[in-house]
Amino acid sequence: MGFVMSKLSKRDQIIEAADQLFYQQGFEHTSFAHIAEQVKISRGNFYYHFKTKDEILDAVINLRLANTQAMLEQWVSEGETPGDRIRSFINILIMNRAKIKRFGCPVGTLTMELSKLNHTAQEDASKLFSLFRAWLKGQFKQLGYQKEADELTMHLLARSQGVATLASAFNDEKFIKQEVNSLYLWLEQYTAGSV
Amino acid sequence: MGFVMSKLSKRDQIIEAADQLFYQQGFEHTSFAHIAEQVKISRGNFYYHFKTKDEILDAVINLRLANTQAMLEQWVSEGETPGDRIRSFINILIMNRAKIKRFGCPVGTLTMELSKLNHTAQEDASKLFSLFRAWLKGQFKQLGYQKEADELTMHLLARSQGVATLASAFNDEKFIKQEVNSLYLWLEQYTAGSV
DNA sequence: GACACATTAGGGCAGTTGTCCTAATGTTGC
DNA sequence: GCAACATTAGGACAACTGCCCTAATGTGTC
Repeated sequence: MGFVMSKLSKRDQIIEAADQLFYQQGFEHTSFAHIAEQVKISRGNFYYHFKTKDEILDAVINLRLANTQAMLEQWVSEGETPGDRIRSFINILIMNRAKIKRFGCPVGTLTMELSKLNHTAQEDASKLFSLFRAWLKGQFKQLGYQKEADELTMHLLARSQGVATLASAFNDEKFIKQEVNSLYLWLEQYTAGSV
Repeated sequence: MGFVMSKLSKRDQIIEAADQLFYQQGFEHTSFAHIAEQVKISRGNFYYHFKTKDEILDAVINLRLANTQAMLEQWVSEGETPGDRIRSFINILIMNRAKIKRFGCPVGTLTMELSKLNHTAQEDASKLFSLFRAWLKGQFKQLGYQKEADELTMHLLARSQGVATLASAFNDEKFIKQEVNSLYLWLEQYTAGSV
């Protein structure tokens, strides 16, 4: 049957390849042929795994949602304080700086592309943002900022987003580090007492 | 000859239509047929005005550069102080909030799309950002922040960029106003003495 | 009215797209 | 070895893409 394979099922391989390609080249610019080539199957065979391109997009978004969820949970288990956890978020800018410089933020760029295409999956893609938003909001609340939590969260999300876009536009990794430091300082205002 | 027309030459009409469509649907998703329909010419006729799609993109970018330059000059003539002028920049978020919510920032989204396409016009598009950057830097210097001018500028650009992306993702105009207020407060730190 | 030139419509080109069908080949349980 | 099913390759389909050519029509000058 081939359900249980040593590594990933062909279906999952396709989703992973699509995930990468959608990030690096954009959703629309990535064709069936492109993904098929990457996974080493014929274009015709594609239809067996996915009926439509939107079906792949759905799967990719769900994969990203699951991965994000797992990452957030890991940050919770690793970080002792809310401040540590928020710093984990800020840190992805540093960890992924090479890719960000080249392709921007995977969440932001997909969201914007689908928005321009007026694609039905827009709302699903924005759930990725919502996931971060709700999580960060929870952390800020734990820091004692019940009322301001969402505003602080959106501020942080917006700045991260902007850093990614500008780093890509100016091809500038150093700017990422500079703004991350600025974000650490900003965060210290709110963790000063507790951490 | 038809050079002098009551309104715009057909060529300029095409560029304007392409400008709008590139913004609203993205560069790649906009086809010759799409633009032709908008300007009411046949698809075949297109070749007379522009040989390639990249040629249109060039023209659109140059149009945007010219429009931006003109806008910056107007801000200089209107604003009495550097603080006023920087506020003019922040204000475009408010003035264009409806479009921004729908299509994001015209500069940022084009830059990111071309980046993913690895398009040769990437550098030309980023000149749009550079235009704002150099201008803002000048204003901050006039405020007396010689050394920090570029850092302040990039910070402001990044935040504006992020606001546009998040407002679009969450379909939230109110967030734009909220962050603009926050930006005004941020700016006051630096204009406190002089304005 | 004749001429030069600007502008147009129509259609064709090869290539690619997403989608779909079918026939062949694996692979498994019995 | 056989039947059931999973997975595959190959190719066809209409629609669309950017690009290009040509013949016709406008529009101005002399």
